[in-house]
Order: sequence, then structure tokens, then C-alpha cells
Amino acid sequence: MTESRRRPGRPRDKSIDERALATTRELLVRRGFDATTIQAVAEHSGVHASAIYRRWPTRIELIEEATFPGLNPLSVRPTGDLRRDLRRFVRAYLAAFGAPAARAAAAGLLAHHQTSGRPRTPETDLRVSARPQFRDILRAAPPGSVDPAVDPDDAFDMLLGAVLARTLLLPVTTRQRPLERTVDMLLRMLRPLDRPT
Amino acid sequence: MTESRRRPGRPRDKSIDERALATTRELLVRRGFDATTIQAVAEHSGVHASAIYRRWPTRIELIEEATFPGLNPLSVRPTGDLRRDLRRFVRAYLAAFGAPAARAAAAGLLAHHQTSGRPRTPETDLRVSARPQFRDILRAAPPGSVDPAVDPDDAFDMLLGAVLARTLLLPVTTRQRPLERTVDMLLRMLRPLDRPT
Amino acid sequence: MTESRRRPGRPRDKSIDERALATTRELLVRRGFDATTIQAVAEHSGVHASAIYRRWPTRIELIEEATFPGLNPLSVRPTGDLRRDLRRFVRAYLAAFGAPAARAAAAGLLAHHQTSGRPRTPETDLRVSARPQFRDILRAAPPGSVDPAVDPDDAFDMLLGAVLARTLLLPVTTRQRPLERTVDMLLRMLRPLDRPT
Amino acid sequence: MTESRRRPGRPRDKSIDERALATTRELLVRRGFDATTIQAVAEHSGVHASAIYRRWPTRIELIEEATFPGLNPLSVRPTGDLRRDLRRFVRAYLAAFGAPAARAAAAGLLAHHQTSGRPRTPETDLRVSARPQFRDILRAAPPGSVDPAVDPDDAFDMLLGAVLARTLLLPVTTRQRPLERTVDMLLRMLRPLDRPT
DNA sequence: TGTTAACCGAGACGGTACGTCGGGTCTTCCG
DNA sequence: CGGAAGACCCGACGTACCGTCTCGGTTAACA
Repeated sequence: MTESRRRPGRPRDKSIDERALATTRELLVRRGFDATTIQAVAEHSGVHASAIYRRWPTRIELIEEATFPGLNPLSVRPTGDLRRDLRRFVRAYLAAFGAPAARAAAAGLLAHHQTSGRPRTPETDLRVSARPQFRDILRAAPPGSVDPAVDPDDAFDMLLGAVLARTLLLPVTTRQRPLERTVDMLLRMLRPLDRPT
Repeated sequence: MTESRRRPGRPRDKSIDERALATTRELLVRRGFDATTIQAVAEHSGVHASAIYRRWPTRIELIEEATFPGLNPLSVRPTGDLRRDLRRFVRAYLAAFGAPAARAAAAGLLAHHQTSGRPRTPETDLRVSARPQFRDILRAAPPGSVDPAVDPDDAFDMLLGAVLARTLLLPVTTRQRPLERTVDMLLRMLRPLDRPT
Repeated sequence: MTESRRRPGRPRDKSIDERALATTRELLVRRGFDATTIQAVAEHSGVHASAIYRRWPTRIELIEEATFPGLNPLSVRPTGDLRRDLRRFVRAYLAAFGAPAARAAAAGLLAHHQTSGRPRTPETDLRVSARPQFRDILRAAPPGSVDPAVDPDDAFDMLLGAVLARTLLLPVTTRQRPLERTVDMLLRMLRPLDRPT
Repeated sequence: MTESRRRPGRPRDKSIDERALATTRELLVRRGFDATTIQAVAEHSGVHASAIYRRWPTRIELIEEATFPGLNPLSVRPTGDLRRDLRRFVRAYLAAFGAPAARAAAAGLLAHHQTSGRPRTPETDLRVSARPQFRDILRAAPPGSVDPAVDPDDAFDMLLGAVLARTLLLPVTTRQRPLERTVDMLLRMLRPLDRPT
């Protein structure tokens, strides 16, 4: 209810938000993070710079909203089929990071947050945290398929790293390693060490 | 021999290089990538800005040399003891990325190179490529300890990602996950699938 | 009426124009043309350099406006009394060139325009052209006091030269030759060659 | 004898002086005073900048020597024919100021000396003073042709101004007013006021 | 039917960094 | 010692963004 309180005065033009965000993404992909300045967005979008500053206090926040808008877009309900769950999870995870604009922005955002000093947990920078979902998947897996000695966080770190590596290191145009190979690596990591007859 | 030919003209003052690079690293750690400007380095180091521009045409190149100077500092001769080799490898790898200045610079450099358009292989951005050494280690491992079905590059990508994640995501001051855990994960990935006799 | 249309956007702070111009004149007199840099004006006036660049694209234009602001400040209505008209004319002319700041700037401006290549008539450099007024004065003189054989432009050139010489050659502090002597020289030049009884 | 004392060490290469001066004049004419920098002279002449600094401590002195080398090139022995003497005098005077390089340099040199603060007499800046010669000419004129009431310095100032005006105000390429007109103006100034018998 | 508050565009404001260029001085090696 | 080369310190140049601000004019909801 508190949300729907109409503010007095002239309402904002929603189309301005959209045009600004779309142009931001376009510039990120075509010109890169450094060149995605507020003035450049203003020029290319036709939205005046002050209308942009009215919505996003700094260019960082504009870029953040343009690339990682929602807080947690991942919601995969585990089925119990470990390989299938992991595949869907990795796919969803990559979808967030894999969008060209997101890939172009990720490193810049990380660089900025490196020093911003505000309270940070590892993944909040990119507004994507999926640790709980990952744990749920492992918990739903059939007994014997996941070694209880493996710390889920350790495995998640490896996965997060692999996704980041794909995102940050490869130019936007490069052909990506097939997703299935990453899932394989995960399964290998998780399975129990050996199975005494 | 060809190298030692004295160049004509007044020789450069080596201490200027050192002071500039040291100050650059210091600023990266204390103020972060964005604040490590050429003028800031000039002020804090006492080196005049033009002397800096004479050596590094742009601040990016200054930061690169300050943080990832040599091309390939990793050289680990495999002993055949897989766990030990991997441990030394990961440690050496982390040493390159783990230095506070390097951690502070890495994301910024990646962001910049994202669009610089010049020919890039995945790791050249940070001037660290260790794929061949990694393959050597796997090759030297005793038979039966590494599953031949595992593509060494897949495993290396996971490792690189894990290192990157530690580097980029955590603030400089954060306590790191113990290195041994990462080595464990790697060993799990590599070992052959057990077959019931 | 068309003039007074309010321009959109935040109006310029008029006091900035005044402070910058005043400081420019002051520096010209006290430090000279070469030392009257935009940064020096910024420092001494408290006006930020970017506010100066917003108004005058280059320091030459700033100095021009500070020293020879209007296009044609001379307007002397001839009375027919030749000596009196000339005296007032020369006085007005000297007033434009005689201001200390103008004297300090004139040579520098001329030096700059020597090569600027843009379309130039002799006096436009210093934005002072008084040829028409001079001709009016001669035309209004009583018959017989001005030799019709004298080309007014020739006489004007001599006058302009004399004024320039006073302006450019003498240090700002030097005592000037009395104005009346210059008027005398002009009258001598203009009068008819001889008067047959 | 004192002059010919051979200094120890390698003698200076005279051709360097000439090349530097010639290039300086060329640049003055083609690019103007501001663009005639020491580095530009070095590049265009092939003479290294340090060789130039060894000879002329500042660029101003280089330009001075390149444009107004000798101290007093005017020496016109009066013949008593006033018009002829004046014509030769004006011609000689214009020859010094009229050379393209000199015309291009004059304003700049004046601007510089405006503030240099060292003891200055009016014409020393441009190293040309011809007041004494001018007085000699008037003195040698036949009685009755020069009004004794005219202060020779007043007349000389008018002449100097006229020459300066031609030099400074007109672009290097402009067609000049014929010299004879200037001589006429001078004669008009000088002749006695006619008295009805 | 006005108020009224927030919108919109335009653009000025104080700042900071950029990378270039010129000024003169100094240091090195070579002839 | 002269010459060539080039490093050194210093400071001005003009551009580009940053994020804030002040305007006049517009647009809806509310009184």
C-alpha cells in the first residue's frame, strides 16, 4: 500500500527510463564501459542529461540498473535429478551474466565497487546471489550422488569463478565453451570419492 | 648482447621508474583503481607528470606495468606428485593475482580491455597465461590419477575462474578461503570415474 | 525588442564576466601580455577556468574583449571648427588605445593576428576603425582649410601610425607627448599648399 | 687582435648559425611569430635544439637576430635636396621594417619587450633608431623649406608611426601604399606656414 | 478552477583528469 | 670543447565529464 501512494506533481515520463536504459546497454556493447558516459547516453538517446541525473544519481547506478536490474532473477525449483537441476541452474546463471551489455559492464562495476567501501558481500556487486538455490539443489539430490564432505560453498565458488571467467575474459564475440562441459566438471567435483563395494 | 647497446642522449633516471611504479601500487591499494590517476601518482611520488607520460603513454599502461610486470612469472616444474604440484601451481598463480595492488587493478584493467579491440587471447589482458604449465602437471601425474576424459582446458578454466573470483569479488581486506580447499576441488574434478570391478 | 528574448537554461552570472575581464586587464598591466594566461586570470579572479572557457574559446579572445570591447566606440560629431574637431577626435582615439591595458595588449594581439589568416582590414585587429569619422571631420571643415589634393586616407594613416607608435613603443609609465602637438602636425599636413593673393 | 683569439676546443660550426637564422625567418613568414618556436626551428632546419640554445639563450633573441641583426643599418648622407633626402631615408627605413620576416616578427618582439622591464628607449626594441639621421636631413635642407617651429622629433614620430602602421597592420601579402605619398605628407608637415606678404 | 509540486529542456557552475606542447636546463656519448 | 640526442622540471593549453544548480515552461492531481 505504501508503494502505490501517488506522488504529487507531474508524473515521470516512463518512456524516458526505457530509452535511457536501452541506450545505456547499446553503448556498453558498442563502445564499452568507459565510453558509456552520461553525456553519451543523453546524446544517443535524446533524453536530456538532467532527466537522467534525476533518476540515477551517478552513472554507475544507471549502468547497474541497465545491466543487472532485478535483485535475484534465479529461481530454479530443484527436481531431484542432479544433472538436470545443475544444467538449468547454470543456464539461468549464465543468462544473467551472458547478456552482452552485462558482460561489457561487469568488470567496470567490479572495479568501481572494489573501493567504494560500502558493506559488501561477495556477489552483491553484481546483484546476483544464488548460493541458497545452489545449496537447495544439492540437498535435493539423491543420496550417494553428492559427497557430504564437499562444502557446497567451495563448489559454488568454483562455479561462480567459471562463469565470471567466461564473462570477463572473453571478448563479446567469442564462441563460448559448451555449457554441458561446465556441468560435467561440477558433477565430478561433487560425487563421492569412491564407492566401496 | 644486442640489448646492452647504450642509447644516445641522457639516460633515464631509473629511480623515477621505481618511484612511479611503487606509488602507483600504493595508490591502487589505498584509493582504488579510479583514483589512481597520473596526476595523483605524480603528486604522491614527487615525479613530475611529464616524466610519467614519457614512459607510459596512458595511465592504463602505467598500471599494467605496476601490477603485472613480467609476461609469465609462473614456472613450476612438475614432480609427479599431483597434489603437491597442484598446490605449488595454485600458490604461484595466486601470488600473481593475490598481491593487493594486482587485486585492486585487475577488474579495472579487464574493464578497459573489454573494448580496446586489439587482438586478445583470454588471459593476455592480465599478462598471465599458465595453460601450458597446467597441462604439463597433468601429464606428469602418475597413471590412474587423472581421468583422460577430462579436457585439461576445462579444468583450467574452472581453476582460473576460482582464482579470479577470489581476486575480483572480495575486498582487499577479506580473509581468503584456504588454498588447500581449492586444490581439493581440483583433484576431485580430475580423478577418474570409479568403475565397479 | 527581438534582442531581449530570454535564452533558455540557467542564465550566466554577469559578475563572472566582469571579474574575469577586470582581472585580465589588471594582469595585462601588471604582468604583461605573455603572463596573462587563462589560468592566471582564473587564479587571480576566483573565477574557475572552465567558466572562462565557456565564454571565450581562447585567451586571445578574452584579451580582445577585455581591451577593445566594442566595435566602434568613437563617435564625434563634427562642428566645423577643424582644430577643435581634430583635437576631440585624437583625444577619443587615444582614449581607446591609451588605456594601460589596451597598450599592454595591442602588440600581442597584432602579433597573433599577423598569421591568423582570417579576413582582415587594417584596423579590425584592434577593433577600432575610425576612417569614416575622420573623413566626416575633413568634409565639415570650412572651405580653404583642407587641401583637396590631400587624400584623407593618407592623413589618417599618419595619424593612426602616430597613435600606434605612442601605444606600442613607449613603456606604460612613460610621459606622453602632449596631444596638442599631434593635432598641430595634422593641421600642417592638411592645409593647402599656398595661397596666391 | 683581441678578436681573433682562437678559443680552445672544437670550433663552432658556422653553417649552423646560418641554417638556424634562415629557418627562423622562413617560419616567421610562413607560420607567424607564435609558431616560430625553437623546436620548430630545430625540426625544419635539422639543427638540434641544444645547438640553438647554445647560441641564443631564448627564442626571443634568436628571432631578434634573425630579423634585426645589425644595430643601425641606416646611413644616409644628406644632400640638401630635401625631397630626395627624405625619399631615400624613408626607403631605407622601410627596407629594415619591410622585410617579410621583420614584419612578421615586429609585433611579437614589441609585445615581449612591453614587460621585459629592462631599460628601454623607444626604438631600441627593434634595434632601429634613426632620429639623429632624420635631424641631419632637416638641418641640411635649404633655408625656408623647413619651418623652424616644427620639432623634428614630432615629425619623426609621425614618420615612425606611419612606417609602423604599414609594418604591423597589414598582412604580409598586402599591397602597400606608394612610398611617395608618405614623403609628400612629410613635406607638408615640415614646410613653413605661409605668410601673406 | 485554480493551486501546487514535480516534471522537462536547457545550460551555467565549480571541479578534476586528460594528453600535448613548448620553455629552458642538464647529462651523456662521440668526434 | 662542440655536436647530437634526449631526459629533466615546469606550466599552459583546450577538451571532456562529473554531479549540482538555476532557470522558464509544462503537466497532472488535488482542493
